[in-house]
Amino acid sequence: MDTALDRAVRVFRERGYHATSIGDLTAAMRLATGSVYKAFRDKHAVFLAAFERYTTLRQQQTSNAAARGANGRERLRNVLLSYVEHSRGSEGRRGCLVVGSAVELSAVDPVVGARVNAQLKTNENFIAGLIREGLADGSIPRHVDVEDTARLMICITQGLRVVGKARLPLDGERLVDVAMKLLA
Amino acid sequence: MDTALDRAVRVFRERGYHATSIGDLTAAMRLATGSVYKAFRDKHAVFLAAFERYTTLRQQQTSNAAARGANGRERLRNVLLSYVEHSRGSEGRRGCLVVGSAVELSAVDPVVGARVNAQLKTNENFIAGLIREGLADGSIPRHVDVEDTARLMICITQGLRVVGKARLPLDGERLVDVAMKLLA
DNA sequence: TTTATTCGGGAACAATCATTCCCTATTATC
DNA sequence: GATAATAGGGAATGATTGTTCCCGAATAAA
Repeated sequence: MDTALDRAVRVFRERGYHATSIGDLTAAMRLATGSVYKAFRDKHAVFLAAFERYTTLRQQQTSNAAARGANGRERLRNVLLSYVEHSRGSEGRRGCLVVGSAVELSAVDPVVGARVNAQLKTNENFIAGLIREGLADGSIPRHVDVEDTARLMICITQGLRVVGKARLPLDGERLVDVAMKLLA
Repeated sequence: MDTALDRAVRVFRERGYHATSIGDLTAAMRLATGSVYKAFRDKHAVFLAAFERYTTLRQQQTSNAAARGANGRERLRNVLLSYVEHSRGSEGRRGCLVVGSAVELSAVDPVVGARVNAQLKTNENFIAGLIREGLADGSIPRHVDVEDTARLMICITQGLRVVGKARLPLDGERLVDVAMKLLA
């Protein structure tokens, strides 16, 4: 069942919510129509489950990226690098469910809107935490503002997904080197 | 006719392409179904026309913002500020057609994908031009890399629209002050 | 072995979609 | 002033959508 949900995630990422018919879903999930409606109330419920699965998986991936860093600054750098890598190439073209949901559904679907909002805040808090770690261990200068820098970095990460979906080439090392100036 | 197209722009910005029925379009444009199909070949053609109208209008707005600046650095700062203002509040919730198209259509619609890609490059070139002006007039330090900085700033602007659509509050002065560190 | 019960599959359904067709005014042409 | 041409409006159409219903196989209970 979780593997079916993973396939649903993939379809929703590629095509978005409205362009994904339940025919597309059943084909991708390798389930019949009836079976999908036995497991989920409706298409909206499938999407919500896919959204949750996607965000928990992504959370793990960025946490792992952060873990490979000796201090706050390095952990933050690794997170940014991880974001660029996920926004590049075929994975980037596949898209981000959070960005997709924000753009396509946030304004018209209050339930999805609330989840997107919560997820962005979670991500922002995670980055803010890394900045605070850097302030504490001395790898980030004292005068850096935590909230403002974290919010701008969220903008960068979300923007990376948009630009990656549009197939502009992204060079991780170079972009991150520029972005790290925000911690000067 | 142009005023009808403006209304179409608004609907597409708010709901995206797939969630906008031609019933929504006719209601917004105040035209009957037949009239829409006399003016445009199909729904896709309406969207393309709306997209072009939106981008030319936005181009003008950011050009005007840039014009109110004494040197390259100030012009760039005004452009960023303008982007934040357009990503805030009700205008921000309305969304950006370029970001929306990139996320919803870029991967599945080659025609729209090409236009989105071209528009992003145009925006990037505009920003790169401002950076070069700043390098020439001395308001931006010599060691700033034009291409990398411009690409990251495009990520910031696109990310602002995503975050604004998700209704996170954006403080223009503070965010731009942080972003201007990229020109250090 | 026989009988319930659950589970997956797919045909049938109603609603909605984009699109076409035709009718009616209004304007332009002769 | 009569007629052709155009522009706009809305009903009809066929395809596609999300959803429900029912059937058959497999498993569990008796």
